[in-house]
Amino acid sequence: MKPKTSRQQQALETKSKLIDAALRTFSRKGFSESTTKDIAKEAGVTDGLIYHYFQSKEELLWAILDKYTLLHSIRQALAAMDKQAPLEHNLTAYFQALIRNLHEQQDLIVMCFGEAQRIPEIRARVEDIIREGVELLYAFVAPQVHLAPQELLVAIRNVQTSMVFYFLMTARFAEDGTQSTEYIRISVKQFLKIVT
Amino acid sequence: MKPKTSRQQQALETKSKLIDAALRTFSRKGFSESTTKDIAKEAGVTDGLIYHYFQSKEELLWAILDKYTLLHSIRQALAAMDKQAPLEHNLTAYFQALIRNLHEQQDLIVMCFGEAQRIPEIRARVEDIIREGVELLYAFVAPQVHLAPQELLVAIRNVQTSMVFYFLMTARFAEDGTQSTEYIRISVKQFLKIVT
Amino acid sequence: MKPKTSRQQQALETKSKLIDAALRTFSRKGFSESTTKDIAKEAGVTDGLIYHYFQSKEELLWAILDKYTLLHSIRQALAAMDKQAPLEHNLTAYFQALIRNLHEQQDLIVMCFGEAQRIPEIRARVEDIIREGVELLYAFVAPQVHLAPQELLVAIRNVQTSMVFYFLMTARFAEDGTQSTEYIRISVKQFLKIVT
Amino acid sequence: MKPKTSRQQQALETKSKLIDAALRTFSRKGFSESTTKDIAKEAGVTDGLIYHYFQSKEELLWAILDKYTLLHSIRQALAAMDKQAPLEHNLTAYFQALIRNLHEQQDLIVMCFGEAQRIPEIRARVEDIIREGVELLYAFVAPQVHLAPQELLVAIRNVQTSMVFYFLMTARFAEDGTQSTEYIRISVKQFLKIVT
DNA sequence: AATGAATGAGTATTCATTCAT
DNA sequence: TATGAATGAATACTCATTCAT
Repeated sequence: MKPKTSRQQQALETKSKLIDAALRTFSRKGFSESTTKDIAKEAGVTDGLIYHYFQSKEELLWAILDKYTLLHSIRQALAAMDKQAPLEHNLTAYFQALIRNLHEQQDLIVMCFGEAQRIPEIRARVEDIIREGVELLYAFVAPQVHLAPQELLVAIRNVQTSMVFYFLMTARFAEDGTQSTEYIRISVKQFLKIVT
Repeated sequence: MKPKTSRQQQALETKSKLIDAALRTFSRKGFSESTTKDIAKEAGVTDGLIYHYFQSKEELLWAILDKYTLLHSIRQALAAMDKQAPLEHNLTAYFQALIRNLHEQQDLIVMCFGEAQRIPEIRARVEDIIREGVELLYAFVAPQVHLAPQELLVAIRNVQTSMVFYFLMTARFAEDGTQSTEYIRISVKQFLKIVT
Repeated sequence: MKPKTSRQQQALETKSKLIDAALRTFSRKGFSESTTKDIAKEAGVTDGLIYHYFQSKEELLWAILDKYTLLHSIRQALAAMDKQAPLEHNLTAYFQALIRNLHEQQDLIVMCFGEAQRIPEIRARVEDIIREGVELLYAFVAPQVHLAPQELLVAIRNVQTSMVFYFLMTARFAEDGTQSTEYIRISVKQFLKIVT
Repeated sequence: MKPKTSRQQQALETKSKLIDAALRTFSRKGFSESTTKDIAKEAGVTDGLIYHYFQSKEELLWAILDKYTLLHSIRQALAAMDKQAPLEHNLTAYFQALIRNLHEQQDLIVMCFGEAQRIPEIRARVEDIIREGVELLYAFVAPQVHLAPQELLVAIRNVQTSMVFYFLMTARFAEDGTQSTEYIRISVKQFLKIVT
């Protein structure tokens, strides 16, 4: 860890600012409809500067994916769980963490789902996240239930994807979290019916 | 029913050809990345002709939504069901019809999900389809099970959206339908666990 | 004079209708901004028909110039004058006829002046009209006044061009003719001061 | 007065160059027939640059009107006059200045008259110029003559508009100024007959 | 004579990218 | 590091013109 001069420090901050501005812009308008001018304006810098830090507009996309991952706080949520507590309690906590995480990373989620059909690398990334999300929850739940692995994987995948869907289409436009709470309660209950 | 002269007939066919070409193009490259040149080429006509039939590229989008609906064959599948048959049998048939329908309308589905985050009208259309899909299945299933309405609605919504998700991310790239068959079998089984 | 069949007759009428529609359209929007679609619509026919009667959009312009001349009613006005009447009376009548004529041929005037700077043939036409107008009035006035020919020509040219200018910029937008009457009275008075 | 860096200075020059190029082009071909490519070529820059400085081709038109005014040198001519000198002398000097001014601003004049019938803002501008031109000369002449104000206004308006007309149709194509000198001499003489 | 579908070159405008300062 | 002027290829859309019916 070499200490950074303030010049280097500021450069890193500018680069970071650009990545965040690009994420917000891509999320709002989609990649193709976002112009580099839009992004520069959103970041509060001038047009040309993007090309000082990135080779192209597309590279900003990869930089976003490098900078952010969806699974960090999910891993945290799982790590923080008390395996002795009832499964229902833990699942509720987990799904709450998932929805909270989706809200926090809303721009990233929206952008990824918006571009997934068009940009193979984004689709691959979405698949990776889903797969890893399934594996993480599987590792936690499997020891506690009796269900054929394949069936448990389907159950986990289904509940998680429908929750993402629910977030994208409904929850992210809701003003309070009340609806989500109820949705989670029912989903957990039904998930438990399947796995136990 | 006025009889069409062959001239009028051919004009209608050209218009239809343009709508289909636009759908394929939008589905493959997304709306913004599809050029009107692309679409004209795909339809086998010259650039300018698009504007003989449509006011703008965007209007092609609305024309696609006017021409196609996702729910037609779903309604057919439900209507064809024997209510005396076991629910499991009927649900399996229904989900098979759904997956088949998604395959047939692949371009429309892919385009709608690709644009839903960016174009409000498309998102509204997706929401409508989901809502109506849920209602159709609810009307069929509700009389045969004992479950609070709200919970049944969540169960139905979740199983259908996860199936759409599954289609978008996995099934549509699979060469045979074997995987889907197994996926449907498990999903039906788990859905029955919830509702009975 | 061969008698026309009704078919031939109708063809002539259609052609005439197109010329008039073109004149109105050119006058309103200018030549370049008028589309053949505009003209066809104004004439109440379909796009292609123009090319049955004319080789090009430009030919419609020449057809307009062929069909209409500005000087006809001016010649009439001059012919109808009583040479025994006082010059003031005759000049007043003449300028009234001129303004009336400009009103009647408003579209032609407006179009010609709008295009004169850009289309040499139109400018030539405008020059011709001015020259002939000057000559007509000169032939009438010259015998009645004592003024060097060159000076009389300038006086006549000036009074007529400023009247056209006045029409283009002011009179054609006025709802009643009151202003014009007063304007003519003063102009005649001042013209008489020059020539007598 | 902030000092401009050479960079800012050059940008201003480029913008100015574009306005002038647009004026020449509009004057020669008319607004509608002038392409942005034409203008860029005339200015010696590439197509896209126009849109770095202006929102649209139309905005170039307004920029031209902002940059240039017709009346500056007319005001100068009037200010420079010796009120003690005979009116005839002063009027001759004034009209010479007017014709000279029209020559210098030929492109602007030609463009304005070419577009006045089609573009209301241009017509309004032309009207303003005429009105102000009339008022300027009126203020100078009125104290020296005995004529009802309304009649003096008509006289001034007529002589000035016919002079503009003369310029547009004749003088601007003449190679030497001989004709104009004679034309001015006669016009002044006749104007004096009216006002004295 | 009349229709309107079809063509294709052309136009204003946009935008990712470069580069001199 | 940062600016923003400059480039030029690409794009949606227009329109005069042709032509089969």
